[in-house]
Amino acid sequence: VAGLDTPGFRPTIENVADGNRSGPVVEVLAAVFTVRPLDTPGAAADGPAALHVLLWQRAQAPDAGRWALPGGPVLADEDVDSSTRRQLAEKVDLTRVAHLEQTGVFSAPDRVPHARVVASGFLGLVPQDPGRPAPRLPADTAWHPVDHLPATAFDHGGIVEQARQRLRGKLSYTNIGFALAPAAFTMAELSRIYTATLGHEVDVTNLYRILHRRGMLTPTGRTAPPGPSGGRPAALYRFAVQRYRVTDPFAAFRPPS
Amino acid sequence: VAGLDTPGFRPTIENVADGNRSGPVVEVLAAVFTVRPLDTPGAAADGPAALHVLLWQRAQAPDAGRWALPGGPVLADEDVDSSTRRQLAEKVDLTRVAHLEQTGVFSAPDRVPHARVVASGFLGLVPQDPGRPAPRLPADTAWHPVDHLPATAFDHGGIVEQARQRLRGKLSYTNIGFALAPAAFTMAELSRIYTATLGHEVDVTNLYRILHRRGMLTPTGRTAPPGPSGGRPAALYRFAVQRYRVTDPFAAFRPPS
DNA sequence: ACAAAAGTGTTATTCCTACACCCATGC
DNA sequence: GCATGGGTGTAGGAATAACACTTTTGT
Repeated sequence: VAGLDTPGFRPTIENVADGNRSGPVVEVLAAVFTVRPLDTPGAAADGPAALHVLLWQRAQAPDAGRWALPGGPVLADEDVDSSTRRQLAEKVDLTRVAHLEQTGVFSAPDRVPHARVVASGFLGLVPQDPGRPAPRLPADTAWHPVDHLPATAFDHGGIVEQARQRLRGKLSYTNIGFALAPAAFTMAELSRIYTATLGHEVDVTNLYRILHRRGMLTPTGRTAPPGPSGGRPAALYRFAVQRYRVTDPFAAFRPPS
Repeated sequence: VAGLDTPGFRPTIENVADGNRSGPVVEVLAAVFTVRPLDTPGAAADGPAALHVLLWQRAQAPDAGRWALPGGPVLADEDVDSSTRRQLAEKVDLTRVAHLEQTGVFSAPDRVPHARVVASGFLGLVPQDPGRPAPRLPADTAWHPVDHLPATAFDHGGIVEQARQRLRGKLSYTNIGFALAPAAFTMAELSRIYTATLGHEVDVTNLYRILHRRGMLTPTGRTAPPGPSGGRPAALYRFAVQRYRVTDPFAAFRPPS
């Protein structure tokens, strides 16, 4: 990927916006989440996990030193979705985005100084992949726990929060968990993923039953090896549907049977 | 309002977009809904109502004769929300929009011929107002039943559909009905509004109980006069909260009590 | 034996739909 | 008296939370 390890060379929205335009230019900004263990030294690999978001650190003014969402200007021949996928691949080497959806438009006239830029915010999800090592990231790019974000650039903190709210809501009534879980998982692992995303405990038994009744769980037949102290090996499941789907209708005012 | 009854003089997105730009320009497009009786001659005033959307008929190419959503380019000093409110007021004389929210970005490179225009779609809601006469609309502008739309311009049909889906979903778990109902209403009238929006019967008793339990109904103390055949006069209610609020948490994976 | 996980069972709760029913109030 | 609507009651169903318990299968 071009320019990956040269953080100084990064096309930014300021390079494209020129002051003579009558209206705004358009950029995309993606809050890409994944669930992973905390990096803190004391944390065990199977300890509590946390929801993380991918940010890169700005080297230049404005907002130098602050952390920003990946993204940038939309080119003339692409729509915002493909622009987001392209820029995630080019700028932070992220090609395995399992789910991507718009969250909202951020358009305050002064949201970026010295330029008129309208941002289309996105929610992106990247699955855990415990087998292979984490994909290499550019030097200025890192995953940050959403509950302890560093100082963010411009209005990017609000974009992260909007995407997180969207994710939390949809975890309950859609199959969107497939985009956070690895290809094969034990129910305990899946519970940790749901717990980290929602911010509260999720009962393993009830999680199993809800997803099972909705037809979202397929046994792989394989098992995960038990820990050093023995115990029954955990069964490995996968999501039966790997594409976003609403699994649960809303309760109130449903159509007559 | 300037230019209201001169449909030929309407600033369109094509006037603003010039071919020399590096990226897209931005417009807003609002699908504004209201519930009203059908215009068909046989329909009674208290007969079945239908969900309508506000459209104006294009006079010039491209897509001359087709019906389009109100909206237009975003100016340099406004965000997309205020731009939408401004353009609804200026172009179709709509100042009493009770609810307005973004639905999504439409950005296919060829969605508008001979110009690169990214549209931010909006859902708008206008309450019934049976007391006073319907506000005057420009000559080329009219309400159309959503179930029988005329030929729509560009991708505006998709924007209407996306907004309708958003409205249907939120009617169940938010208080968004306040933005469709008149200031004071009988439960039978409110049921007709919900029925028209959802597309299926809504039981008056259950509607009352759900909204009452959620604390969304306040009796006004006044009553509506009964029909010519007598009967108890219907009590008039109003929505206790006139601002958008989520009234119902999602069912699955709720936080522990 | 012991530990860990799978899977089932059970109870209580909540919220919904559907519909019966009685009461209130005006014509 | 009669029509219309308000409001309550109730039965049934669906889904969930919380947690006990049995079974399975490794060390």
